[in-house]
Amino acid sequence: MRLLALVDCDNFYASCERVFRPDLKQVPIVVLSNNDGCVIARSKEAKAMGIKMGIPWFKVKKSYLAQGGKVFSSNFALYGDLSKRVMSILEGMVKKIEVYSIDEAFLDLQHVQNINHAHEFGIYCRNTIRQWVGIPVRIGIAPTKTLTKVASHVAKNTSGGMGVCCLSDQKDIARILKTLPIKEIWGIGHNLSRQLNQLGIYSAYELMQMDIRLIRKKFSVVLERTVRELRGESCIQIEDHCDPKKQIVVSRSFRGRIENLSALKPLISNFAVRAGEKLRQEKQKCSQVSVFISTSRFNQQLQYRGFDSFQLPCPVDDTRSILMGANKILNTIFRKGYPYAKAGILLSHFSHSTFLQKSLFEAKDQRHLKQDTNLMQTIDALNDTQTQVYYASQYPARLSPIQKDMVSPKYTTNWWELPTTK
DNA sequence: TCTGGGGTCCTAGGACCC
DNA sequence: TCTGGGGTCCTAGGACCC
Repeated sequence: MRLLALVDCDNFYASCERVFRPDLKQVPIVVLSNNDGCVIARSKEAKAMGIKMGIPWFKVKKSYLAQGGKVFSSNFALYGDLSKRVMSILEGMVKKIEVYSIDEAFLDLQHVQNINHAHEFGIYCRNTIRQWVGIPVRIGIAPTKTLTKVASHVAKNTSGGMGVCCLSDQKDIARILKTLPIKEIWGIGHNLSRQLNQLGIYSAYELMQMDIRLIRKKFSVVLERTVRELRGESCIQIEDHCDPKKQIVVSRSFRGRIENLSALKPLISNFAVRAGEKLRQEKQKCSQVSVFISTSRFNQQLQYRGFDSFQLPCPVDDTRSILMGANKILNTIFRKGYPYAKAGILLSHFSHSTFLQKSLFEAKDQRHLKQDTNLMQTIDALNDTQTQVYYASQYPARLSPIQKDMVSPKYTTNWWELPTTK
């Protein structure tokens, strides 16, 4: 039998914060989103205190801190670096691996003979990562991706299993699916869960028993795949190469509210500059730039969402052209008198840098379009070091509207923030 | 007072073609 | 006068993921 494994880091961001703070071993830890807005990660102890995922920080701050909890602003430089270390260990262990997110990877266990061997591999894998990086992981092993997710869920909720759960026996699988609510299944979100409940389907087992044709007809091929995967039929393959991105988004909520166009402009420019950098890292060019601005979802009285796109006459990766497009759109979608809470930029319609499609009406269309690869390479190289080159419209220079009050040091990615010992 | 950010895939429907 | 059928491509919107 072909077996797959899902390696999933426990409470990843909270665990990362703990790696260099052994004094926080038993202490509840939460990590906050940008602007210290929501709780986006919780240690086991914080979960036990009833802190919910995604809850606004201001709602729980007082009682959480009073009970001795520790809080961190998000430190993605640290999390990204520790993630790389975990993934590179896994890459050394198997031939085929899909890094699915910052804290998860699917492995193809083609080298594993049987389920006992798989379990041993899981334990070995877990111990190695724990020892070499200091991050605890749990491992779900099963014949399909969806079932590895189930196994990982079981591994999380049973303390005796050493964080490794193997699911290959049909009877075992059926027994577990009977107790698993459908909303816990990978691929079934809030909406599908509600719709299925209306049809009287509550457990994963009931879903698995449903008629495939009915699923396809009433829902979609996506849910059909999920059902087949629950039955042990592998439909979702391990993707061990990553496809080029199809869009790049840079967006942020603001700490306060912004009403003026003049205050919004430099922020949008900052997003555009960052998006341009990402685009060039991906070695892509885009021919569509979109901008959105919106008021708070939670402001019942005054709501407005502005969104529009600008088509560039040919694909570019020059920040100046992106800025030009972004600025034009911002002027058209901006409405006076609204307290804006969030904005962003979206680049799309990509083509690879080396296959450049020329416009038929080049001379006319491209008069205002700037594209200078050497200039962009130079600016990127300078910004990679201490030097910072800004575009005029970013004024005031990269002044961040983002607040991070409680961020830990970049222990592993900045020379000046290395951990020290006495 | 204060509510994250960045992605993917699928489908329906419209425009257009012969 | 009578006005079909089959296909592709694109986009917006909805659903999901971490």
